[in-house]
Amino acid sequence: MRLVFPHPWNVSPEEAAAIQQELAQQVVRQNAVAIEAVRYVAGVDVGFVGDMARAAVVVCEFPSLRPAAQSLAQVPVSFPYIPGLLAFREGPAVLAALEKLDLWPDVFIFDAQGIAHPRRLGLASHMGVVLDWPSIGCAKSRLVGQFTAPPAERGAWTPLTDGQECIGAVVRTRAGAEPLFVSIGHRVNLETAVELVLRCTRQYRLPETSRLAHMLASRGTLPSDALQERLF
DNA sequence: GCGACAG
DNA sequence: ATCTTGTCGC
Repeated sequence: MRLVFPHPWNVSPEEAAAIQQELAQQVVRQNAVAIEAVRYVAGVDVGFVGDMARAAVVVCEFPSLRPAAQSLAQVPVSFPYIPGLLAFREGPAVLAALEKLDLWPDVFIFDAQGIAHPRRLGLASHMGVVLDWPSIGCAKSRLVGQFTAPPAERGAWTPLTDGQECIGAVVRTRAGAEPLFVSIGHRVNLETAVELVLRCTRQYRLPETSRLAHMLASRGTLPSDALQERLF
């Protein structure tokens, strides 16, 4: 794993925001992901155990969505939770988990925002830029932006805007359930991001990749029945 | 000053 | 994020 844009993580909130402003200029919103060519998609999530941040990555084959690899890493928490600065709290753990990953995916889906962020550099975009790898932001709630609720049917979506700029999509991944906030992470355009998130989602609100990564991050292990689909 | 605020 | 089972509602 090579960091294209390495930078210090042990910084003050002010320095963190300054770093985001610089890295935000490196985000590529143009698409570099042909869905037909995607073979592996990875879900990334972070959980907390006492004062340790535990990052989990689960790579699934696409479009079957069968788990193909996983990795876990635990690092001491060294930054508080501050809206807009999540990457400085979870980023180090994520990078540690990616360091151990032995099956690199074509694209990462994060449980966080991409460019739908005050400085257009949410955790998904931040990781995408430092790794210079395709990434998508897929959060369960809004950080910034305005929107009108999308129709109740699965697949429906409305734009998430900030002033005149479209910063993401509010996507209904499951009929009747609360929508997800999808945004460009890095090297994936919004249309492709929305399509990929929908194609990674089955009967639940969250993409299978995110669900598995969440289970792994919070419980430390994947339920055997989740892996039953003959995988690792 | 007041309210909002990914995980 | 985390503390936590059953329960109210569509």
